[in-house]
Amino acid sequence: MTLTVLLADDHAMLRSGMRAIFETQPDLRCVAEVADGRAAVAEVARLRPDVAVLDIRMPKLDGLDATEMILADPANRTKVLLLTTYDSDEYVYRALNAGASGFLLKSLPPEELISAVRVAARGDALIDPSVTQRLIARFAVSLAPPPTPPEFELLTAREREVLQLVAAAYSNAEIAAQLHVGDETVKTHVSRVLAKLGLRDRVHAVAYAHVNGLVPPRSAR
Amino acid sequence: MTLTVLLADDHAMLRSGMRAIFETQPDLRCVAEVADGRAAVAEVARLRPDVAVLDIRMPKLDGLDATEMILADPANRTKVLLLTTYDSDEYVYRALNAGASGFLLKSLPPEELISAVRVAARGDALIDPSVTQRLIARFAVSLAPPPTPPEFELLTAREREVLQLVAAAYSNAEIAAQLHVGDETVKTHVSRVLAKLGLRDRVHAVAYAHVNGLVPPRSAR
DNA sequence: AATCGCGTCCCCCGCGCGGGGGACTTCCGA
DNA sequence: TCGGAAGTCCCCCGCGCGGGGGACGCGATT
Repeated sequence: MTLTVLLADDHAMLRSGMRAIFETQPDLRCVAEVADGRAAVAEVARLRPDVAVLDIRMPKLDGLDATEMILADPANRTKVLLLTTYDSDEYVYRALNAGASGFLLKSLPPEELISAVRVAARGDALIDPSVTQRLIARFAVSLAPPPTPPEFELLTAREREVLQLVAAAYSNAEIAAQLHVGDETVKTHVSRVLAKLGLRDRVHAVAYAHVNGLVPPRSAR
Repeated sequence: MTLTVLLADDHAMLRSGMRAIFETQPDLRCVAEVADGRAAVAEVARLRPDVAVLDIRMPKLDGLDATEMILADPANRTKVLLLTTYDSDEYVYRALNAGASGFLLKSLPPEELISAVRVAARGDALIDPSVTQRLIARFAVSLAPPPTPPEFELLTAREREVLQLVAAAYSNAEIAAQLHVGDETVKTHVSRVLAKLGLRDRVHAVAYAHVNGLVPPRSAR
């Protein structure tokens, strides 16, 4: 089965270069070439190619906006590969959030572009290695346990427990009920927590707990 | 300059297969073959190859634990490529958190393994396309701006501004000073914010703001 | 011209909160 | 055996906070 491809780049030279690359493959067919993002969105909607290769920098509508528009269409089944000269992190995040199937640098060897199209067509995704490196770093920190500040170690088990509940915005009375102790006891714990952590009041405690990752960030709930 | 590679896999057959692949490249030299994770860690520390190719399933110490041990050593400069037969998500996350430079499936074409080694050696990273797809999905949600709750739309510009400051644990007086308005004004804004968002007090407002991502999560600061 | 939303400022009242004390048990280590 | 740390409970006091009102000016919409 042959794969249909749409090319979008504002440089005619680059388009014909890519077209030439695809023409070496009997199963790849370049069905359209456009020079700006708006045309890309329109042609993708009309021709429904298997894969659209979009430059990020394009007139009228850039590749990222075009990607978002294309993938926002529920009837769409075209996969999007994004090409760029510079690999700004911002681009990458937007591209991935939009749901692009690939993020590649123009320095990519021709044969890899071909394989990238095949990868995208079968529903997989790939990212340029130089970008992947930083992506992993970012991904890792987003998953890494945040460094626990030293003063947190001063807290006793009970105090940490209370801090958790304070961070969840419970009042002293509510915490007392949950822990089956008197509310005066809770007050004592809270006071000690504030003193040990150098916080002014429970409002600061809530912010502290969230900033320091003591509260599971919604994605984990 | 020639790149040195260490191979770790408990199947001798697969090792010799990979070794044969590397031997087709004049600039790649396979300096060690080991059959378990413990040996891999030891040999990496001794030989300091440029790249270590580790199977995930290995006796004694699996590839993930081995990766963590190798990369935890500050004197280490060896890059780690992980190979696996099955691409369980859990594996991927652990691998990336440990700092692996690659996560590949054994179904990889030989020439891509070679290029993967070169990519890893120069400090970049790559992930198997079939895995990348799911990684993007996961990564996207972790980066996606949390869906702004509908009631948040009810807030006026000024009220959102005040909410930001409340979330940063400022008192009404401090907010008043920062906004150059009277503190009674701030009280009014805060009251309206609480009413519109259905929150009991500023403590809940702080939690609300953090949970809903209205406060940039430390990594962005 | 009338109205509405917004931002600003003011009053009073009740209450939860946090600081300052003190006191009692249990348990563990010096 | 005697601390000391941890956890529990109690009192008083001051204050920031939030709800209930009301008021005024401004701009945009009707």
